Amino acid sequence: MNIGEAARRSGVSAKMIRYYEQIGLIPSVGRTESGYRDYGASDIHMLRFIRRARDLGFSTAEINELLQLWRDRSRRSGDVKRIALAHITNLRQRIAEMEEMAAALEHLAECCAGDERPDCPILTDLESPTEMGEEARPSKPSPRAFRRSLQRGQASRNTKGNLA
Amino acid sequence: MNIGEAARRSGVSAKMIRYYEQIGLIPSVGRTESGYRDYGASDIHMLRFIRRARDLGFSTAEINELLQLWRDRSRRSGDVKRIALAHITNLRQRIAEMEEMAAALEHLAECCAGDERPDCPILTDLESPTEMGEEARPSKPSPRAFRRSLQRGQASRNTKGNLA
DNA sequence: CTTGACCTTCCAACGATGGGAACCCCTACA
DNA sequence: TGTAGGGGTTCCCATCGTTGGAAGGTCAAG
Repeated sequence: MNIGEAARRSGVSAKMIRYYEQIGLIPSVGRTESGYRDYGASDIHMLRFIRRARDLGFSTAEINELLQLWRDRSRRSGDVKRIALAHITNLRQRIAEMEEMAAALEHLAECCAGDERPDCPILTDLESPTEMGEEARPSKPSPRAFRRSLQRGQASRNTKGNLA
Repeated sequence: MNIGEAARRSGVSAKMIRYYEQIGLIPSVGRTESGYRDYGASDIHMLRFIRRARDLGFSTAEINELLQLWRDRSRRSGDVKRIALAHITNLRQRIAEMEEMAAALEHLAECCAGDERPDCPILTDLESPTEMGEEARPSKPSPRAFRRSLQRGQASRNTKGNLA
């Protein structure tokens, strides 16, 4: 089946299927005489696996590891669990950061009249933050730096963005 | 004071200060005879405002609006509050998505022995997800599409990435 | 006068995804 | 058999916020 059909059946867009092939997340698939990619049932199965992992928030690097474990019938479930737990930790940390932001903003918004008058505790806080609890300690390495560190998998500096 | 000092005092890196100037978030600042950017106390104040807004998770487009309101002494606090509330809604939605992911993964991880044996409910779920609750309904426009829609401010298609 | 720390501009990268151009291919229909 | 259309193909560009680095100019202290 061609890439459009594969996309429809797997829930992964044709663009993304080509991208996954390019970065080596999925192996190169066979071609028809005219150069069309040709997918089989097992390819769809793999694409659905990827789709589900993406929906659970795994990065492509993590999905790569999960795929290898999936294919390895002598895998240790501990290895899979370790990846999952690390990802959960990431999620929980990001949730906590965003929760802090939301809580701080909700507090400020409650204090803001939200009418015609210019006085606004939100702007006052932005101007010079009142540290009334947990949010935005400068001692922490800063949420933004952390977010970057989350994205920055150990992906090496190769020009084409390949995995490993 | 030069850009390095401004960066130290505001908590915004020199790189980012130049970037903010480039996209028009902050106005072009004066230069010394030798071409060095020269910052004053009010510039630092503005940079700290930006820094705080970033720490609260506002996008640059939103910060742009907030800065304009900050400068406008006849602003309506309702306009500020509206921006804040919209951002809170974004945060809460993203938190909810990530919470779903984390909850689903925690459930799977609990069911996984995590030992030497290859059997793993996490991989089994990725292979063919068991819909046992809320997570990953295909009826929802998909969390990834939503995340993209969050980033995609109404920023127009100009080559240099300027703000309006 | 040299050295090192600073500044300048410009280019590229990250991650995951979409848009679009230019071009080739396949099928159905007149 | 010609053609229209809806696929496929590759390649480049954009997003968003931030950092890294190269090549070169400047400044202050030794």
